[in-house]
Amino acid sequence: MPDLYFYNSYTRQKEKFEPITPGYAGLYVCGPTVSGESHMGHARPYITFDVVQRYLKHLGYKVRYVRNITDAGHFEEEGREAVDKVNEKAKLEKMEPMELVHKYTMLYRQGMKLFNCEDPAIEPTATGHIIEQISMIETIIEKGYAYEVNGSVYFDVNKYAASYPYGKLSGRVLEDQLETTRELDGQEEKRDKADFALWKSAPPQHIMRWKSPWGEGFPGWHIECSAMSSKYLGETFDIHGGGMDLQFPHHESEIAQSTIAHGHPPVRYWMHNNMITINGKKMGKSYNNQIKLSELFSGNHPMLQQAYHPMVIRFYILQTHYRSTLDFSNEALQASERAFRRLWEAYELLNKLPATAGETAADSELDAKVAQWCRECEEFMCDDFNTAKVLANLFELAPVINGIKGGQVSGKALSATTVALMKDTFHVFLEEILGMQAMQAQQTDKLDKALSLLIEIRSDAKKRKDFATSDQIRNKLASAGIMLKDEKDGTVSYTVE
RNA sequence: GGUCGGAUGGCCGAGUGGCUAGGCACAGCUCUGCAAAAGCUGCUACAGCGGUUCGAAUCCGCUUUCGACCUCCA
Repeated sequence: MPDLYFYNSYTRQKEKFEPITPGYAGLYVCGPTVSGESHMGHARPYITFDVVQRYLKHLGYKVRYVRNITDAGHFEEEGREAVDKVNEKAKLEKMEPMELVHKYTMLYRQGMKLFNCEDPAIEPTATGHIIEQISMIETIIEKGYAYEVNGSVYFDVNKYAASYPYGKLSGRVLEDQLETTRELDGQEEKRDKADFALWKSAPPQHIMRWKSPWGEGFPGWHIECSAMSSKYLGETFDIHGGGMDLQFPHHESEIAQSTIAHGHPPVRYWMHNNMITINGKKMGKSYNNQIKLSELFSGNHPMLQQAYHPMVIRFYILQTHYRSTLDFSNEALQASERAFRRLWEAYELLNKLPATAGETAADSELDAKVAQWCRECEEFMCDDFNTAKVLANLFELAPVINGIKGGQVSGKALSATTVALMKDTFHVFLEEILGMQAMQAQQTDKLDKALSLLIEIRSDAKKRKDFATSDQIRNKLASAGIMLKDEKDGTVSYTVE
């Protein structure tokens, strides 16, 4: 197993991955808050960490991948207030919190499936772990790092900071925070502005509420991840991932809570993906500039000229290193679509390549280069999951494959071993690790037979130099989204959009 | 205001001291009835100004500029 290095946000440097239990890897990733439809910005962490967990598996680790769903809090849908239980008559007209959460959870899962993200091993919900959260809060109170006020419980950040490195993850100084923290709801209850809520007392109109030792209320935002990650991965686990915008206060708070509750920090390696920007600004709730996944897939958005296949989005995201910002534009997506189409066609061609290569390579220089491009893929992934470089190398291979097919490169140029290595590299890295898959559905036999007939008729017409007929067939099929290609060897292939 | 991170060719984007990715677009050529595809070739950039060095996109300083976080946020 090669050594895997990646950037640990906590130490701000690349580190060698050494799991707590040899052969096993625990990965926790902050999932979405399901109070609205997922947008493109959400796609980034889930695709990024899908590749991370796929790669860990590829290296031979037994991976437990946990990704939560945040379904607790104060939810309402735009223009539709959550139902007020007191007003029973309105019940069916209004949105039940559970209905809302369910709707967006299903949409999110559907999106993940379209992106070919593998399901996490466990997908815990915040509402399903209220007991665990309450119990953790009790422990923190017992240890003297939290206090109750009017049915709410707050974490004592100052006390914590006196003996632990609060702010290390997000690189900030507590004193600076104090001066700049703005007025927030319930601020007057806190002993200090830096304190954060572990449990919030629910006002009467608040629908999501649970019984607790401190009265009816609901959990604070940060405690769910601490409770669920420790439950399923242990009090200390290997990797915690999420978007950079969660570093503070969410992850910083997680560290503080867990450190007090369990007596030691929760996470060995922190990983954060960078943001997707649009016109240079972060795509997000507060900017009101999201492009929803459904809009992306349908093309139904002012900024989009066309619909984009989920695989194009996945490819687009993986072409950039996960720690760089990725600026969105319609042009960039179009470029990705063309690029991915070309790469995938080369891959399909490679799989169909006849095994005519001999044991020795006629072009040893090319053979060596190809072998090197293939081998480097592993190095690139082991160096902070550099998917951009992996794709660049696969693109180096594309002209070789196309050249063999087109006759510009001799079929004997590469050794049989190298051809096999190339096939293996594409399959393992493009499909298994990067998780790319074909954009088009498999052709059915019936379609294939019908097209074979048309191709045959067209070939006959061409033989008679009846180009009017042959072009008519080609053009009409093209306008139906079926592209015919006259190959060099006289055969005709087709692609369906 | 505080903290942090960027500024790379027409566009998107890798890259931490010399070997100067890759994609898209563009131009020429090859192939071709035409087209598409494919192949070959070309386009050689690192915000500005200083400094370190034999040598810097890469290290240091300053300037300009953009952004992220500090508040729900992937």
